[in-house]
Amino acid sequence: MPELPEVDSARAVIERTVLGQRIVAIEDVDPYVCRPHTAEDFESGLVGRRIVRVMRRGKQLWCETSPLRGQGAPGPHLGLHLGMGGRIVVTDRSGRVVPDGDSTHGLAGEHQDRWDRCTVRFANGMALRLVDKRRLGRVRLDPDVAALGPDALDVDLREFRRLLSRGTTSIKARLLDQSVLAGIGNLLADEMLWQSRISPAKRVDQLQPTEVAALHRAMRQALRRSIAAGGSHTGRVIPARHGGGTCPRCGAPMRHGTVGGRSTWWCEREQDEQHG
DNA sequence: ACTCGTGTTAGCTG
DNA sequence: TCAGCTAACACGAG
Repeated sequence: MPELPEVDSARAVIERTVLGQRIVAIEDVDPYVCRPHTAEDFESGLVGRRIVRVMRRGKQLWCETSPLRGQGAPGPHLGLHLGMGGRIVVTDRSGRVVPDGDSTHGLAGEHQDRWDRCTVRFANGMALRLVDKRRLGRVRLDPDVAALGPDALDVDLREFRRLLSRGTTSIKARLLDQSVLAGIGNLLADEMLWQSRISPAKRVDQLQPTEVAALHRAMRQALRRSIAAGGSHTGRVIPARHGGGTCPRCGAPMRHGTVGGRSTWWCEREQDEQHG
């Protein structure tokens, strides 16, 4: 599920529930998800500190922590990455899930802790959990945020042009390159390319200026809409991403293939591949 | 039994 | 060195 919109909503939940709370324990440390850190690393680095800020850049989320007892240097950043299927769940002191506003999977009831890969407990009894069946999510101290490109929501047309100006790779591969542009995932990329009627396989050096402008507009709109609607899966073309699917605009068959190493769907009529 | 996947990255090639 | 591509990662869902 997680692309920029899902991560943004996770950020909001953390901010609303445990901002300012003191960390009292770290539990359920899955060694694969949390590598290279150990439970002791988290314990000594975080316990006793408060969450003072919750930040996001692209799909990377992190919590900034206070000095100990208000004295000395700030603590490490607690980096959270949802991977392919992870989610953030906050539970209250009685173990019930705190609703996150728009999620349909956040069953407001007992929390099933079978898939918890890292749990942060707070003085007020709340717990922040990274829940991830697949274990492709990551929890790490002081994540290297500088390796990411600018957040997709912050990129204006001028910068967007610049990000697409180098190289010869396909536009879809470029949109998915987090070191260039942070936050666009597989579904958002298909959605914005469909909205702007551009072939996912078209090389970045073959894009016309008008196409780049249309794509930038589509990106901003797709991000805004999916954040408001509650996730990347709410895009208009997403329901057509299956065998036999047809374009929601023109009714032509949707085509499927691998572009930029990812499963890709596009309208065979409107997203023509004349210039590949 | 077998294939696929809303992400990242180590490793290879030109 | 860099741009670009592929395989691998883990494991549930269909």
